[in-house]
Amino acid sequence: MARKSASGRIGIADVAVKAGVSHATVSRVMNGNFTVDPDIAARVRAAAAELKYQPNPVGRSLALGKTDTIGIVVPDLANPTFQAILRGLSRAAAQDGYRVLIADSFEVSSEESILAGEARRRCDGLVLCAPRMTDAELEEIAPSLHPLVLINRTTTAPGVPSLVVDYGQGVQDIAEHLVELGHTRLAFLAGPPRSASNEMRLKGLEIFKAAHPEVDVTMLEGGSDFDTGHGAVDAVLASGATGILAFNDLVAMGLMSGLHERGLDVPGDISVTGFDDIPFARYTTPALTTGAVPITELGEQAWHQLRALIRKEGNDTPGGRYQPRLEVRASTGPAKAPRSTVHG
Amino acid sequence: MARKSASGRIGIADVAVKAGVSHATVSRVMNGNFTVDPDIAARVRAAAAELKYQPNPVGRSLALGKTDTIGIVVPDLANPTFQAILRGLSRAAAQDGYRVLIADSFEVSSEESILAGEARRRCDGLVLCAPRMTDAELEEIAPSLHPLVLINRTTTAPGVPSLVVDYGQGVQDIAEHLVELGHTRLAFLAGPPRSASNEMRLKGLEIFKAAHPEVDVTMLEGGSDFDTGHGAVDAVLASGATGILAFNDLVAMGLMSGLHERGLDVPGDISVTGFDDIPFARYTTPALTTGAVPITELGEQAWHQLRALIRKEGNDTPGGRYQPRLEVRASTGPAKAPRSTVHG
DNA sequence: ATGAAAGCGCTAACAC
DNA sequence: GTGTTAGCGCTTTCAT
Repeated sequence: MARKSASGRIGIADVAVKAGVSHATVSRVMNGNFTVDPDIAARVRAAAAELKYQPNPVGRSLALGKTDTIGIVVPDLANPTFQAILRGLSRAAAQDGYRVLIADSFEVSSEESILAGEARRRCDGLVLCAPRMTDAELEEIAPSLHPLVLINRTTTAPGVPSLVVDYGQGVQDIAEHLVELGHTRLAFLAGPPRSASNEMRLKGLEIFKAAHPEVDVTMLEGGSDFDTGHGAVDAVLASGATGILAFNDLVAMGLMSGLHERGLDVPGDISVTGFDDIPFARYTTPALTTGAVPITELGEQAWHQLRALIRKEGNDTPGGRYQPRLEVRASTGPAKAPRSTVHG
Repeated sequence: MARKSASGRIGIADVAVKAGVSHATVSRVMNGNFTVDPDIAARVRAAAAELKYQPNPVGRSLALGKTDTIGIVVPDLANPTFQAILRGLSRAAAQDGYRVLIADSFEVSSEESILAGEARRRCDGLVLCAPRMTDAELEEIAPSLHPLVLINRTTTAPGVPSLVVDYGQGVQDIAEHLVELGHTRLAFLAGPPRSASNEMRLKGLEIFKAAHPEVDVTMLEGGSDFDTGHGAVDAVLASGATGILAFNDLVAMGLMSGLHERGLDVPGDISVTGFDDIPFARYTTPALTTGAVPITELGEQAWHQLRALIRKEGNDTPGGRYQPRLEVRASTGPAKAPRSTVHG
């Protein structure tokens, strides 16, 4: 039987004893240090193989001061956007031998900064998606989280790259698209009240409104999921708008579903747009016009930025900005006369 | 300035110095050991707060022999099924103070066992979703992965709970549903060739065929994603079947999309069924008839099983079996005469 | 009640 | 080239 050290698992000491050498030599062999005599190295490898020895990463981490793990804080793992970021991040990091640890804050913004700190301490770096955290809080914790990469947020803390999607421009592009189709009454089905990316959309809409004083833009309260959209049908109809900009694809899908149940035709009666271009957006009926964001790529870039920081390379690429691409599909069409004037 | 130990980060030693006590006392205070004099404890807490000291989890893990982290191996993070398992697992584990580390094998089955081992060593336990791994390989590595919970696989290794969805029964239920609608020519659009859950479906279909010799069941090669379904239109039409059981919802959605492009009506011309009941299944047009699997709950259960193992509780609940629930929606309808006989 | 010291499993100076 | 030794940051006996 393989003898084992106190803990019950096979450790470097067991291999050392079996091979008749010191721990240090075993360590050297396991790490490919070539200053070891080939014969001895072979003996060590044989012993390690026989005992099925695998170095304990925790001991290794403590000694090396690195864990080969990065963390990601997301507000909601059920959201396709964060799933995509995670996927891109995980894939890219894996290629460099890093794993990713998940911290889901479940939309509880008060948890975000605690979770971030905890995750960071277990890892070599952190990707933070914290749309609800206040700017003040972000400023405060950012320095302690370094190496840190921010998604859709910015901070004045130095050396913290931000990957941000230009939701403001994206929303403007979508609004312009609707105007070109002849819509003069639009409505924005907003996202969660304190969401940073919602703020960006709002700012974009202000610019749009200034440029198009002839267009009526109604602001509607909302959220970020399917049910929000589904439940907003009444408010949308009451607004009299014919072109609806939903906060994101999920909301747009919910809205389309609700409109359909009411017997309304999209885009015949009302045009609906989403945002993100999640994988299913092209398969809805009608296919959803949306602002496409290369979100998986964003996750991949997040890793590249973080890697540069971890390697202490001069992070001469302090973040990046992503322009959404207007993806015109079937959920938008020419405006018909506003309903409120149909019988006027 | 807060003085710091060699590493640059604030450690227990710094707090000890500042509070004028030993490391041991600081450790006791941080861990809520009440044998410490209240005054001293207060002094330590003050010092810790002032230095913003946070214990290093790696050091802690090494000393305690636990990481408060569990791992999950998934074949593809882009698959909604695994996303849902991850979500359920992550949420449940978080409630007990555990985090989850992801290992995505990207459908490379040869990687699965290596990844599993690596992930396991960094964690206190592992949830393994390895549909492509051979039984032999699974048998071999399972013991070394303990505490381990298996998803949709079983092993003879003792103390390894399996959470398995009864795909066989589910497929039979779906087939029966189609038969009741009058379909006599069915086709199964299979999953990946070496997939364990595909095998289960196949076995279920064998039972069905034995019970319904009058029904013609064609087997079609396939895969597990949207494109597979989309690309299978020709094969499906060639089969002459009027009731199609797709491997899963994604495949079904791709198939529906492809049929729609060909001008075929679902369910008018062909009935299509999926499997899993992913979040979007109810929002397709037509809404998808499917075998609903409580997949998030499965992730949650995976944690409960794993927790019992980690706590070394008598794991008297060695796994569980989940019965899919037939969810009849709009993508299935009465059969019309087989196309091949329409002009016969 | 508290400190000194050992030990978790490993790597890396340093000495031979 | 290889063994000895000293950490990495923490918890936990064991003395006191």
